[in-house]
Amino acid sequence: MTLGMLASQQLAEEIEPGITRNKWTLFRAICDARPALGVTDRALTVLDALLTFYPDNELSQERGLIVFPSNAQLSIRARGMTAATLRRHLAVLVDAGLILRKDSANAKRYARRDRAGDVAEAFGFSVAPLLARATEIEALAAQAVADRELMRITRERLTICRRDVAKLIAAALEEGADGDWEKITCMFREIVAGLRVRPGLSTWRFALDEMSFVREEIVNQLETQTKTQKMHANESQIERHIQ
DNA sequence: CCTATAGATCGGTGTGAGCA
DNA sequence: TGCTCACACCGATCTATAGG
Repeated sequence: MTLGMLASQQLAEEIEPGITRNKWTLFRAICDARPALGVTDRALTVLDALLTFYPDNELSQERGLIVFPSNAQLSIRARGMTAATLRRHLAVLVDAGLILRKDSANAKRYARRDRAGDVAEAFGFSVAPLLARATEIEALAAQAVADRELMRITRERLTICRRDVAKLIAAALEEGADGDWEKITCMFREIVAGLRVRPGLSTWRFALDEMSFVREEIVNQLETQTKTQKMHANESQIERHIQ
């Protein structure tokens, strides 16, 4: 038991009364928010398997939130994952505060039923943290989706800008335009090199800013040169007029 | 003793980064 | 593009614990 686990246990005890969620909709939100929640895709396979043992599609405190599959059954529904790996990922899910262990005296998972055949007490895993954190998980998922979209747009803009810069440099060199093109090419390469190791949104944004700056620099330089050439042309016309 | 589980360890494997 | 290396992850195995 860690302090984090204690915190999620306390959180699970504070579920808003009447709150329910469709387990598969919530699961999809967890998949979207996966990086923020600190769980791996294999851990989500285990969570998926765990949720199949919850009898209803709607998670609610009234129906109980404990699932009690044996590791063998869990392994079957987790696409044949071996017991050791299963245990590891269950521990990951507990650490991430998505499920809670509700251990029996002998650490076995089972449900004790009353005379009517209803589950009186169950030992296994509680999915209560999912319900307690539903709003937080949905917000994280929405943020993750928005971030991915922003990243896609930023990458797209950077690709266009990068292509522009490459073409402008090539054109400037071909025309023999004045300017330190070696330095600009170096800057261009440095920006591209910065994107080699798994760039995040901030890296893409920074690269886009830098690349836009380089493009502006090139355009300014080429424009200044064009103006100067025009001026020279005008001057020679004036000269001819004088003659 | 059997069953069920958790946890630790160790060797094998897959994957991504870095480089030529 | 292909290679090497480091790292993370996986599966097998063993030990310990506890109830029936």
